[in-house]
Formats: sequence, C-alpha cells, structure tokens
Amino acid sequence: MALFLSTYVNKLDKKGRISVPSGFRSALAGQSFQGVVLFKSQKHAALEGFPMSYMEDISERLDHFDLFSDEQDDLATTIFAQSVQLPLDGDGRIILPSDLIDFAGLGEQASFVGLGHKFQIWAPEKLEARKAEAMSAVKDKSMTIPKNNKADKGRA
Amino acid sequence: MALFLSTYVNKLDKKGRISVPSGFRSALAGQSFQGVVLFKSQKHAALEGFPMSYMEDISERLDHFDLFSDEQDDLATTIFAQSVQLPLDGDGRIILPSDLIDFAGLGEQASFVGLGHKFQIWAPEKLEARKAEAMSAVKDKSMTIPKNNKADKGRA
DNA sequence: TGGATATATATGGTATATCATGGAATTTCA
DNA sequence: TGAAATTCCATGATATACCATATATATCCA
Repeated sequence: MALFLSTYVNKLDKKGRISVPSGFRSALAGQSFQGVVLFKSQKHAALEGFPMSYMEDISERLDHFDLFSDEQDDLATTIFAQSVQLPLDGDGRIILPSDLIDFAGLGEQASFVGLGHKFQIWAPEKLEARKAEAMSAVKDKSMTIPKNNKADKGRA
Repeated sequence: MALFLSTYVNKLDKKGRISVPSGFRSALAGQSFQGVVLFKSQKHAALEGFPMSYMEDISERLDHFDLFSDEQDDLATTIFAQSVQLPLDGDGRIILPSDLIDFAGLGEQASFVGLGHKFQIWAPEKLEARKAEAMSAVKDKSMTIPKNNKADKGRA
C-alpha cells in the first residue's frame, strides 16, 4: 500500500504510546526513516502526519526561495520548527509528546485518519463532527476532483 | 535524520557551554567537520546555524553575483567574515562565544529551532513571539510552498 | 466443512541505553 | 606560571529496546 487510507481507532497508554495502524506502516515501507513526522494542524484540533520523505520534499522546495527571505524564514518556522519526528518502536508504535496530546484533546483513544499522502490524528469524538462537516461541504458546493495533469506527475 | 526538525530547549552553563540536541547531531552525521557554523541573524535577535557543507552551498549562491560587486562583497562580509566554527566536544556540546550570547540575549536557556537544512538559536521568551509572527504571516499572505522544479534538481 | 494451528497485530509492562548536565582534571598557550 | 580552553568523568532523568500476552485473522489439514 502506498497511500494512507481509512480510519483506525487505537489506544493511547499512560506514557503516550500508541500503535500506528499496520496499513499505515506499510505505506511507510522503504522510507529511509522508519517513523512519522507530526505537527499541530493550523485549522483543526488535530495532528497532521507525514512520512519523512515528504518533509524532505518540502525542504527542497523551500530552497527555491532566497536564503534569509521572509518567505523562507516564515514557512520554515511554521512547518519545521513545530514538527516532531517520531520513530516506530519494534512493535510499530510511536510516543506522542504530551503537548501534542493536549493540543488534539486526546483521551484514552485516538483516530488515525488516512488522507492519501498524509494522515491526521483526532480525538474520536471530534472526528465525527469533522467528517459530517466535510461531507456536507462537498455536497453543498458540489465539489469535484480535478483531472490528473500528467505533465505534473513528478510531485503530488 | 537528514533534516533539522522541531524545537529543543537546553541549558547554557556559566562557561557558555550547551548541548546540541541529539536529533540535530544525527543530522550532522557524515559531515567532514563535526560541529556547526554560527553567525548573527540579520533579521532577528537570534543566531543562524548551519552544517559546514551548507556553507559551501551559500558560497555557490554568492557566485551568482559579479565578483567584486557590492552585493557579493557586502554579503560575504556579513556572512563569512562573521561566522564562527564550533566543534562538538566529546559529549555533543558546543561553546558559544560571549558576543553571540549577548547578541541573541540568551540567559540560562537557549532554544534550538529546526528549519530543515538549517537551524536557529533563540532566547526561549523571544521565540514564542517569533513563532506567532511567522504563523500569522503565512496565513495572512497566503504563502504557499512552490512546486519542485525538476529542471533545478542539480542544485537545490 | 469444521476444527486446530499458525501468523500478525495491538497492547501492557519492564529492563537497558542514551542524553543532558554539572563538575573536576588536564592540557595549551601566552 | 597563571588563565583559558579542552577533555574527562559522574549522575539523574528520559527515552529506547526488549519481552510477554491477548485478540483477531488467515491457513492448513482431516
């Protein structure tokens, strides 16, 4: 599997430890860094999750700005400074830092939400509201998915 | 790890000694010079930090200016002439020169801020405001991350 | 088809290694 | 020979690796 798909609810233990769903782990196969990168969502009380390769990609793209430019500085501070790198332990778990647990309002459980090349982590209660909201937005605005532009294929 | 990620707060002792976060040290693995290069930021009361290999990259960028042009001369003087090379000691620490400590306004603690290929060192109090500023700038100006231009690949 | 056995995943607990930090000892250089 | 810088060592806190169990899923054989 190359994509993060569907939703899984797993338990968070006292030490902040939680299993990454097996399907998500296989999406990470072949990565140089066996683990995930997380940061606080700008829009929701949730965490954004990426594979390391995606962060490296972002870093390269930021190099297209002038060094020390406002854009490079602001974007890098917003993205990289706030992100944490969490390695998988031998059993496929990660340890969530307590400030991220607080930010997302996680209790005994957390939902892993697959979103293709990235995923999110939510408190299960809050996720329900979010899903309803997303579905009604798609419906009301009759949203559709754009054509795939082949010329663009290199980077999603 | 190939990138400088997240923010770590470490202690500065009386001799100006401070631990480089372990994650940052592994980003330096494989470098010919085991240590970092620091210089004063032009925009902030903070220090800019790079691995030695990246300084060569900066040097290449300066080659885009004409030799002996004002720009090249000024930038080179600002960056290269001011930078200090700090080796890691046996325990992964560096010693900050006192003028850099004063410039950044560091007290008992200092924050290492990961920004991808580079990092910054801040007084923790000042960093909070900076992060808020960066986040609102990204939001207000609707900054986005440029697509990766493959034609550019040779030099990022 | 049914039962039994294997495989993989999620989860809980414990032992071990690493890291950050403070201080002392030794070296270097003026 | 004195001051500064570098190296070395000790320690508590924290994070990492390890092991054990349970639950579910898949496989195999009779």
